Amino acid sequence: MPTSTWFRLNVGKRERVLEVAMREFGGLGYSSGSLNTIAREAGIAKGSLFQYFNDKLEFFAYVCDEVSRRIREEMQRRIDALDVAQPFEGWLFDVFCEWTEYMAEHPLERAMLAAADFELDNSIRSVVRDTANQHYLQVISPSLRAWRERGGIRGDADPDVLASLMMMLLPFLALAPYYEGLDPILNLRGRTPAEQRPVIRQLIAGLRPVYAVPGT
Amino acid sequence: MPTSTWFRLNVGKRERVLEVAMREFGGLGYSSGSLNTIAREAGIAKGSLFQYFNDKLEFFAYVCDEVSRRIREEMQRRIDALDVAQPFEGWLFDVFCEWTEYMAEHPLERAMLAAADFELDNSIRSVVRDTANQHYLQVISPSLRAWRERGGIRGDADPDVLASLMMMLLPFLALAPYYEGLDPILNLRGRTPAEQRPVIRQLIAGLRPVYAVPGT
Amino acid sequence: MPTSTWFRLNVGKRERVLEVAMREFGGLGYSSGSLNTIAREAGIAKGSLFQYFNDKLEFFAYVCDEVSRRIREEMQRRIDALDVAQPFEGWLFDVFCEWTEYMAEHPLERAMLAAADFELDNSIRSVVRDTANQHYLQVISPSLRAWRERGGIRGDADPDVLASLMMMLLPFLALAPYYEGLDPILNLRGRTPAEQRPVIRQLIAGLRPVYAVPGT
Amino acid sequence: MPTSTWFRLNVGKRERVLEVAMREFGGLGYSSGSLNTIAREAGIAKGSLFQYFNDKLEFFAYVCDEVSRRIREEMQRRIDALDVAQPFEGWLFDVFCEWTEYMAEHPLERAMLAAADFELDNSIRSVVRDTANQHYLQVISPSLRAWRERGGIRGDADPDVLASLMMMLLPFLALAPYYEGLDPILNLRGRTPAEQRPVIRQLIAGLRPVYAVPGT
DNA sequence: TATGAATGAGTATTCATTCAT
DNA sequence: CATGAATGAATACTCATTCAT
Repeated sequence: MPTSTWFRLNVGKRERVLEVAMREFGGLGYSSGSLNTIAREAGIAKGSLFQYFNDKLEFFAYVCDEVSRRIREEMQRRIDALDVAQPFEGWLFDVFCEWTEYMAEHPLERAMLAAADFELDNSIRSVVRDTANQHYLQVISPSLRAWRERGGIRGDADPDVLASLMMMLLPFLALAPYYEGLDPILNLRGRTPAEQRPVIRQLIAGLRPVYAVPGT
Repeated sequence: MPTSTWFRLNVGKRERVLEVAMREFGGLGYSSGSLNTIAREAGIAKGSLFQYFNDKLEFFAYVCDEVSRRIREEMQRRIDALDVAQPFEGWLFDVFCEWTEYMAEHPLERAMLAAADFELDNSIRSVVRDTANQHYLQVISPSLRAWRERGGIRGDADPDVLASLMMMLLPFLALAPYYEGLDPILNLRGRTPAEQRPVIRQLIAGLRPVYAVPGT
Repeated sequence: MPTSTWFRLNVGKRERVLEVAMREFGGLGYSSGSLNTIAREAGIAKGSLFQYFNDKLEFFAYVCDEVSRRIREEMQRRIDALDVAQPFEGWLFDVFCEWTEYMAEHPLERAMLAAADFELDNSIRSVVRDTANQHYLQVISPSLRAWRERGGIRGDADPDVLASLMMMLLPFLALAPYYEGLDPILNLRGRTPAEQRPVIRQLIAGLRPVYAVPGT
Repeated sequence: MPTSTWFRLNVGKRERVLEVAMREFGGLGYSSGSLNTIAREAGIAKGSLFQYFNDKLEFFAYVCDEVSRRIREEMQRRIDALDVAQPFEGWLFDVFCEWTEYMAEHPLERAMLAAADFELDNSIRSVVRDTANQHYLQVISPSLRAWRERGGIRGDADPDVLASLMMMLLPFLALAPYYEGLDPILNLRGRTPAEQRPVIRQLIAGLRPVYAVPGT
């Protein structure tokens, strides 16, 4: 959706603009994020932004897409590296740990995830969330299916409910340590990745019956 | 936190201001919601708002609190009227149905719930979410404890995980039918309360093992 | 100029309003000083101020007058207590020291002096300065005349120039220690009364020929 | 301190904005001077002012600096043109006359001088007065030193006291004819430059012993 | 293709004053 | 006589977007 001009830009400038935009939009969200600020901090002219993108929303959507893609690729890589010989529960724990570690190490990506998740306006949200969700599902769904076929998950588990559960838990785990009021019970707020691990264990253990093969 | 002036106002005006504010803040959120607009639509002078509240945040926080209180009271009332002689699963279904019906019938309250849930700014979020969470927990926690003691929930279920699950499911069910991108799997978006019921059933069924007493 | 209502007020309230007003107007000047703030901090209704004074300017003028009167009375008292058997130069030093000490001990009066001195608007200034000047002159002029007749001042000194000099030096000495940029040469800014004394000596010594009787 | 945009502006517009600002700030001072008014009267958009200056204080400070510089340059030129073969007293008279004439002919500069001199707020005053004082001193100090070395001033005169006297007399002479309550004794208020001259003579004569070489 | 000046409606908030109670 | 609610114009400042260069 960016103009052709954007893609003809040299990589350094493109990366700089993108990083500044992630910081600005990630910190303030779509409507409060300022194009003036982004242009200033990226060291480009205000007008140039409009040579690269037709308007603010297109710019925001592009940044969101880019971030979703990065998160997805990196997580795909990490998940592919995990041990699938272990039981499902251990694998799930590893996935959640990789996820929370990634989020801890990538504050800009995490902030953009929040900016998209916390967007109130439906017309903006719809532009932004759908592609993000596709990215997530393309990682989650095949994995769950594989585990199912391998017999790591109880046969009568509803795959849609499992996937929905994942779609709720992932942003929760990603953001609860950094945003107020998301988790008044387990107290993830302010915890380091290491300190989050016992909570992740507790969650997985509590949900075990949902997926666990009976009798194992 | 509002000024004494606010509470001395005649009820009609207070209600009018509150309703307009719910619509404005609920539709646009804290930062994009305009005090000018609220004053105009409520038919009062811009300056008057500042006789009632010291600043925008205090105003927003008040509206949130008020809405939380209303939701909580009404839900408490509805839940108290439910049949507790039935199994937990039936009761839970009833609760979720009451909840989604309430949300369908109260678009302003629902919108404010979203405005608070989708607030990105931590300093505003913290002002607003903590009290809301307290309200929710004061309804959820005692109910779960009672069911537990009554033996309606499996004895080894982790109460914190159950409560956290509820805290995730409630806003999900409330908002997913009205906000884009919240639910890419079960497709609640756009459904009427009646159409939401099968999805609720599916969710509860899928999660059954988490709470169900084995062998029942 | 205040209404009769003001004078019928009990002394405590009157004093409280006056003190708060001195602090507010003294700190912010006429135009930036806020009647809302004064009313709030004095614990009276906003409307009441307008029962006591017809408008803001009348209020400000009253406070200025009151302060001028207090300063004048106290300074008259202090000057009357000084030793007039000593040479004029010693007496003058004593007067300036009394003055700077009084100003150090009475920050509210000093601030109001500044508020009146620094007022830019002629229409307000004229209301406020003339009476203040009368107060000053009624202390300065008779003293100078007496010293002249007693032969403590050289006979050919121009009394108007002497008085004008006093009228410049008094606010300068009063305010230079507390306001930026008034004294870039002698560096009174920030000095305690004790630290101001050598500067006062220097000033008087430097100006000695203006008044000193030749040959003494 | 203005932005680069300001300096890239065409001279005509810059001069227009500056003149309007001098009139507004000079008439009403920093805090009461309105940026809205300046923009409207200069025929530019409100937002444009903020392209030129980051905020109101920076704008005000710039105008003050500019005015100080102009006054200083013009006065330096005039003083350099004076006859230094005459006695000091005659030279001093000429300086004061040039000064008061300049002020009579340049109401905008005079008004800004007053706006800076009458500013109550220390944080603004300090920004504005220090540079102004430097300008004054750079004219006054070398002149006095030169006269001293040439023997035109009595050798035992305290140069700091002389300079301080000048720093008090200059604004006094500049503003007393135009501002109420500055001069209740010599009655400069309302006088034309020609009418001010006898008063200047009187002042200089009255202060003669301070500088005059004894026996001349 | 990049620039950056210009715009004008928008923001939250403050103010002195009025006047019905 | 005291109260305090109401007012609406005022404030500095920000914004996404346009467009001539």
